[in-house]
Amino acid sequence: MPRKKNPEEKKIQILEALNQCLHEKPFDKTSIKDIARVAGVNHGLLHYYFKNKEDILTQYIEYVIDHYKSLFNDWMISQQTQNIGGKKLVEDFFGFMNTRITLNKKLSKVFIEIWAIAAYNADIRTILQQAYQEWISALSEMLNTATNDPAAAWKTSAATVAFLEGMALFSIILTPDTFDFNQVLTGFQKKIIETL
Amino acid sequence: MPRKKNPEEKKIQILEALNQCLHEKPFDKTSIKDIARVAGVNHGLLHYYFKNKEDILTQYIEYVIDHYKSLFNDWMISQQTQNIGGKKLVEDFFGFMNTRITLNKKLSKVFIEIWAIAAYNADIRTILQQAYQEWISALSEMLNTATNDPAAAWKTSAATVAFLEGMALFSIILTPDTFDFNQVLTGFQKKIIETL
Amino acid sequence: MPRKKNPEEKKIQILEALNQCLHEKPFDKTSIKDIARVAGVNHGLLHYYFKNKEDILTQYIEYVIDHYKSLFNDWMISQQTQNIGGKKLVEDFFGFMNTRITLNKKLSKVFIEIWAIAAYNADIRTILQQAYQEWISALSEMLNTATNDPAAAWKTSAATVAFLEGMALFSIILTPDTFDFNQVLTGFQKKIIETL
Amino acid sequence: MPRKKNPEEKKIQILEALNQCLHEKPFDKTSIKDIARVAGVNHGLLHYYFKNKEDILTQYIEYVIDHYKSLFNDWMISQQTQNIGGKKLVEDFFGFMNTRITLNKKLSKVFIEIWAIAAYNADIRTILQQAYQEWISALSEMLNTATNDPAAAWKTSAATVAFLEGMALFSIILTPDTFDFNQVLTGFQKKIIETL
DNA sequence: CATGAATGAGTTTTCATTCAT
DNA sequence: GATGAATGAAAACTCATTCAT
Repeated sequence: MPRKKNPEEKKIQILEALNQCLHEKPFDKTSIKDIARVAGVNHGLLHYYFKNKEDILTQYIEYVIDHYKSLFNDWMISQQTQNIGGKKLVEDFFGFMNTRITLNKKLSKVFIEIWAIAAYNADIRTILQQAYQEWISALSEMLNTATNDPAAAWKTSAATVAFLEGMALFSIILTPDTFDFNQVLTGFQKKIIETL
Repeated sequence: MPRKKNPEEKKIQILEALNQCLHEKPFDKTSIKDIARVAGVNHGLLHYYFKNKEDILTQYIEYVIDHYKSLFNDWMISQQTQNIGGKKLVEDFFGFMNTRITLNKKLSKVFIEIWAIAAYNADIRTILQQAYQEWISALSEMLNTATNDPAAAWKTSAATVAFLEGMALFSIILTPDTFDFNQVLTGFQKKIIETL
Repeated sequence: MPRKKNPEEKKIQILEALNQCLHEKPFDKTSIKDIARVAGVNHGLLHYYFKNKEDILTQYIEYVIDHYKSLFNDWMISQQTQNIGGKKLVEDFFGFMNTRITLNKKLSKVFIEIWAIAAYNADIRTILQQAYQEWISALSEMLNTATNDPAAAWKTSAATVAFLEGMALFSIILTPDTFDFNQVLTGFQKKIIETL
Repeated sequence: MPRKKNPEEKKIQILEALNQCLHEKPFDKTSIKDIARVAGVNHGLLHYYFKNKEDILTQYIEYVIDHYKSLFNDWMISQQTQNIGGKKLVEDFFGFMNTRITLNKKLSKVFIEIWAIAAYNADIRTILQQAYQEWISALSEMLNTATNDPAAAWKTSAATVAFLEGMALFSIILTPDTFDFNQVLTGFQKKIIETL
């Protein structure tokens, strides 16, 4: 039996606290003490586990991206065991994305914040770049099972991911009464599938 | 010749200085003194022309949006005099958007920052909402000259604007060597025009 | 016919504006622009008519004290023409003081502020000192018409003025529901007159 | 021996520093850094122990009033053990007040400042109100041991406290060479005792 | 005289970071 | 590991004062 918590667990506790905080305030307006309060730990400890405030942010972003990569991978594995391919696979993928990622408002809000940070911070940008490339590639492969045109599949995939991110943005910025996000999302995705 | 500058000119000088600053640092890391230094005026003057720092931001965002609305309107007027309609109009519009807006990197970077601010600030969000609604409506009307199906046109328009914003994001976050923005943009737009 | 207002009038207009301001905020929280706004003049003008902010204060205090000295002198003259003396004179004097000075809440509030300024400012203190000495002497002379004991009259006068100032303080600090200022004032004054 | 000072001690250290400062400058001209310098602590620490500058002031005023209430209570207890009553008790009380309170110039100066703050600040005023009511009531009870006329005792008490505050004011504003405070004080108090 | 833009010193406040216990 | 007092840099904001027009 472990006598003390795994130090990684405490770090995760802190990163989850930052996640909570980012639902309320942007990172720059979130103080170390805010995060510590939500995490239920002493603020001095954050400097024990992390080099400085920016280090918390970097590790948080890696943590968030890893989390959603896992989600994605788990879904992929479940699909592969079912041996689905072609248009049906893409369709299922869109369904998964819509509910778990694109229209997950808490996640989208945090991601808009991450975009803005990445726009000014090359390290964060690098992390994001890799994630988007992996995501586009994964979708591209799926599309390719239906088209057998890798170059076209990649372009469609890139455009689709751009569209999804635009919709994630709109789900936060625009109001549902003037914009039925779900209808626009699924309508467009249907067209994409048709053109395969 | 006017002996004293129009006070509006000085405000614009300050807002342009903020614009410069936002190419380097996010708004939260931009101090009043930073803006004053770039504007070449005393920092106290910023408090003479603006109520507080947030007021500078709000007026800046209104200024930026107005600026691009004007660009857009000027383009619209130039098109109307040419009496163009249908697919050709939409095609020209995409050309205009791509070069002047979506792939205008300085603009896109600033807009990502504005998105993040809007995500946490309802007043800013309201300003953005109206701008996006106008933009979507304008495109929708253009599409409708080709389709005569207002509901479908609106959905396509909304999806297209989402796609453009996603591409603007990618132009900042991703690197051109892994992602040929222009090709993805034009490729997708071609498909949209085909489906009209 | 004078072509322009007497400059003294404009100064008085400014001093009256400060008086208004002091009903709302202490002098230190009253800005030059506040005073200018209430006076209905440009704030730059205050530096034309007065050396600096403290000069406005000094001249204001002199103005207030002169104003109440005039009030007092006018009353004195009206009494002398009636050839009243002794206890009746003192009684009338108290009546005058109570209504015009001690229970004049706006005046008392301003005076508490002046006391605090004088406590830290020797110049202002000198002005106040002279005013209190004149006041005590004047009352002392009145009392002496009844007692013919100058030393005793002076002491009673000094104590009475102290009492009146204490009552002015209480009229501002305490609430009428727990303290009937008028009753305490007149009750005590009656005793003083009895002991003459 | 405690390894770390009681945090209350540090607060008192800061409040005492403010007390020192108020002997030199009014509260509004006393900066947080001034107080910190006198207290011998870092200025940031003042914001650790107090919410803001006004909070320091409020706690300071409560501290001063509590301090003098304690002085008063200690004196009361020492009197009760001696079982003194009637005129002798009142006489002793005046002696105590004169030396410890009314003619304590440092205290009086600070109190004039507090009056001025209270004149514009309802919270501070409430604190002062209670203190004066307690003071008047305590004196009233003492007077009543000699008179057995509660209503008259209360009025005399209120007037006497007003007189004492007026004398405290004069001890700061007027100069001893023109005004023998002690003589006026004791002379008047003697008359009060005679009328009991 | 009158205006109001411009200056810059000074103030409160926040907060990441350090470190003794 | 954990705590919370202490530090000091930097920020927004205020405002008396100056001065060109």
